[in-house]
Amino acid sequence: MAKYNHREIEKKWQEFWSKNETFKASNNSKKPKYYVLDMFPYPSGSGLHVGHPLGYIASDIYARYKRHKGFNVLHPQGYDSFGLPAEQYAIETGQHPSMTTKENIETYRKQLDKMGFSYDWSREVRTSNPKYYKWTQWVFIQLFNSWYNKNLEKAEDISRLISIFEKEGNTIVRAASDDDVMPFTSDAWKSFSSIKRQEILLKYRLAFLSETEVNWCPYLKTVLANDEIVNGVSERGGHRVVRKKMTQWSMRISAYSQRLLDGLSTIDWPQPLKDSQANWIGRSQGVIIYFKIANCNLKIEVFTTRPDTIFGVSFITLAPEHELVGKITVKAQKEKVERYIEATASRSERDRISDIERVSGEFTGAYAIHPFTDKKIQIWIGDYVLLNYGKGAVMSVPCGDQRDYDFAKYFNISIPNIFENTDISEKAFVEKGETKLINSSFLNGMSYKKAVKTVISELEKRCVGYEKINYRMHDAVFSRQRYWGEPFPVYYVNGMPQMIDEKHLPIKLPKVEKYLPTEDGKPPLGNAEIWAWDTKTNTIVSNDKIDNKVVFPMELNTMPGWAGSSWYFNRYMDVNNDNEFASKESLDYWKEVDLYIGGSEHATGHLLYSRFWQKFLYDRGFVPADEYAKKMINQGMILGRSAFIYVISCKADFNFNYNSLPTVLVSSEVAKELKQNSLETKEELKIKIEKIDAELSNLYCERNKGSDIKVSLDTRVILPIHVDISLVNTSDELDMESFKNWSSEFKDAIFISEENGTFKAKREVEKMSKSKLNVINPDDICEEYGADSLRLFEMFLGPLEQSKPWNTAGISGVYSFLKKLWRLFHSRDVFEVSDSTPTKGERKTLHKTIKKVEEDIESFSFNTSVSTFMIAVNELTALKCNKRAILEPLLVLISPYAPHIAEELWSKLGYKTSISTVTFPKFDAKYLVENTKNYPISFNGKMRFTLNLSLDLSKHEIEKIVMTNEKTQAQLKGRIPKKVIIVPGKIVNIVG
RNA sequence: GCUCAAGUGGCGGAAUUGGUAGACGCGCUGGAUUCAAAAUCCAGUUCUUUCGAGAGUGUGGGUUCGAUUCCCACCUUGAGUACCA
Repeated sequence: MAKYNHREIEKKWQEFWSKNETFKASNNSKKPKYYVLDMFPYPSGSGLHVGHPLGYIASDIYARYKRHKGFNVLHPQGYDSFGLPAEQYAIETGQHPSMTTKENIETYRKQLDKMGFSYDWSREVRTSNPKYYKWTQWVFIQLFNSWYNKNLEKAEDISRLISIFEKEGNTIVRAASDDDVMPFTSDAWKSFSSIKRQEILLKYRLAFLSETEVNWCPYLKTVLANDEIVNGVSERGGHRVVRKKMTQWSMRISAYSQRLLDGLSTIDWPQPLKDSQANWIGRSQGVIIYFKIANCNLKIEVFTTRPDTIFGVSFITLAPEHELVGKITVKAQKEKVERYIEATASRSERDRISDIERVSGEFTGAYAIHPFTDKKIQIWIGDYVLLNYGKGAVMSVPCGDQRDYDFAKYFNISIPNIFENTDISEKAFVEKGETKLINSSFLNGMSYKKAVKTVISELEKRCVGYEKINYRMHDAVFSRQRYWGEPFPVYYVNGMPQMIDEKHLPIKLPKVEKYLPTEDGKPPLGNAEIWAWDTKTNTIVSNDKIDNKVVFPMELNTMPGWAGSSWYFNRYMDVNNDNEFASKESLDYWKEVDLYIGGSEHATGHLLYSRFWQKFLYDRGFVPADEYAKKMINQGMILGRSAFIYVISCKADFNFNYNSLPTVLVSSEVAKELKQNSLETKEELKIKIEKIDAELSNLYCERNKGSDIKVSLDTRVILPIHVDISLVNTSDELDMESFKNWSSEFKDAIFISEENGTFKAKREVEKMSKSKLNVINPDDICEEYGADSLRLFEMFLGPLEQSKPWNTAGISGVYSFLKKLWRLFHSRDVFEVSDSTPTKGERKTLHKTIKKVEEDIESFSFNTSVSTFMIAVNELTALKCNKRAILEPLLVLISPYAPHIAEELWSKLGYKTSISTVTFPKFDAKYLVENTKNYPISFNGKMRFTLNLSLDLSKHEIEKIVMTNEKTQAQLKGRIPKKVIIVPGKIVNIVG
């Protein structure tokens, strides 16, 4: 093998690594541990494109680097294999999702293997594997059997809560749970029936059943997520969607709001990601104020962050769904109010938000009493108030809040001003500065801060309000009406959920004939015939046997996609353990992820839920760390360069056979000209366009005999369509012949190209996706240039965290770098290295490179270290250096980036061991220091001159060298410098 | 609307704490080699220029001996979020 042959080399070493289990991590080692984790992929049917492995390459480089640095590295990979696309495919084809998933995983594995990742595949996880989801079900049971003790700020076993109830009832205990649990004494608890007790406990559990409002599509008989709804109808099919209450499993993530927020300051995650989690949790400090309702015993609780504006309240607005609405609405208003509520219910939450401009509401006819002035205040309902934020009720202060202001203006409600010297005739005054309050009784003359303090103490003194921290984050719905997810280990006795004992897990997914919801709207598992729990035999049995004495119905929902991904990082530590989700020893050894690399799109999904589960597992003593990932990097997206051409068509409003219209395709240049056909168009262009239009008209008329069609600006329609980028060359020219063959739709298409005969496509940078026909398959790149080139190039494209477009043309640079590297070790195609002592210059190149590469890897600037390698190889080539003492350490530096070529050359150097086990070379500054006499000094104005150095010396040493330098002396001409500014390693300024 | 990030050659992008702006690669130009091509190697490549030099990191100010970097205002683009009381 004389020439650099990436195909042979890469195949050879991938087999070697696999056979020797080179990257197998041990759970006990004297080396320090390091855990590098990738976000595991969902194995989709279309396979990987070059955008996917970007983060994997970065983490692989870091993992390999850490091995060189003497760490015991855990670098695993797996698959998040439950999910919707496989289920959708099953609905369409009847193929079982497990089959589709298995096939997709095989494709993924093949693709990943080609890129030379140093994964420990013996630790692979698949969330859809019963051996794995056994433990997902187990975690669910632990959550069910836990409650959140607010006094201790941690989760505890439910048995502890039961013993508290037995001793003292629920009046003293503080738990994170709904406030609507009625208080009871210990005696009362003891007198409750079993069902009543279960009902009460359910309100405390961290996994609990509750009535939740969902987007229900009656036609599809399923619940839709917010992003599956467009303009109030289902994205698929455009069916009506209504908001409906359903009993569903939820996770009490709200209990952890504060801890999830506080934890952010302890972890090294990207700031934008932390910001978006903090924003999602949405902590806001405010006050709850009670407003009595006139002529009855009821009161309204409102949440406000502006208690200082209490004297500006001119009405109260409730969410239409607020429970008091039905109770307080007066007869005369009843009909109107009910109509309004109905109208709101049919609109999804997203709709309400998008319709922000419209003011709507209805007066209930009832009045509240102001807690300080005792004045009567109108109570309205309005859909700008959301039920699930705060208390679902606001005290409306039109002078200080724009929405209240708009509402008041629209319904002609009074707008009293309470801010000194402000104009509120056009809009509300929303600033919280030093403006003094007026018309505010005991708050008069105070500014925002002081008024808030004063009013809170006054509210608390009168027992009409208290300080309260509100969080926007809600409990997370945990039920999905789907088939391809983890089944719940739950059966029902008298309507109350019962956990199946841990020792009978996993509860495997039952077989079903159809993956759609049942006729009567039950989830797909309702189609299963064998889906009942026999409490005698502790097995799943046929539904016929349900007798509600021994055999009971099973839960029909499945868990959501985020269940399996919320704890997988712990499973990698001890993946084959059938007795525990991971052994204590393995958890204590690996503890937490040291570096987590993945996309930021999961900021408020997976990355929040997984932190929640980890904190829960930590509370219950199952894991040793309460944050599972110390450091995280979000890799940017690699974008594709889509190509467009234009279809031109004619809207004709007379008798006309559209089907016989030829497909007329125009190049981007022509399309541009046609679009510019306006009055200002240049004469020359106008003639050209007219010519094209006439040609088109002729063409159309010919195909539609007897018709008379005239194409012009008014009738012309130009639509861009994606074309496969493989049909467009680097000069953006379309290969018209291949395009005709590519799809039967365009077989007879007519092309209108530019005058010189070329047919140019328009390029646009877009997200890489199959539907945009702009994907680049990494397999093709590996075949043509090799995995090492792909790895280097993906890193070279730009900063890891930034989005950047892919451009295959650029890969030749890194490819020729690898060839040059190869040639350093060869003389006339024969492997040859010399054992002679390196020169100072050669050492300088090496140590410069060591320093830079180490700094780059530690700061995740992988792009610049590729440049550094190129410079090093160019310099060594120029020096004709083939010395072992230089090339060996250089190979180690390069091996995390381009492992295959490094291994090959390493073995040619005569080593039997893998280069991955070699220690990273140490940097030696000595060779960077050179004689300052050789450096140019440039006089820069009257005041100063600069001296160029490239040293790694202390400031003091540099100062000494500079000041004694001959040229410095000559330049100074005896003057004494006022100031010497020294920047280590680079430039010296002497201010004269 | 709000929050955050970013604006540097034809292109992707370098530039440490404020210290030679444009590293490295692509592309382009010229040359060597070759019957020719590919491959490889060498030289050049921010703009303007009267070849002296001058201008230049989105725009306008400011701080500094010195600003791509720090401060203020504005413009543009991207991302996230949104009746949050």
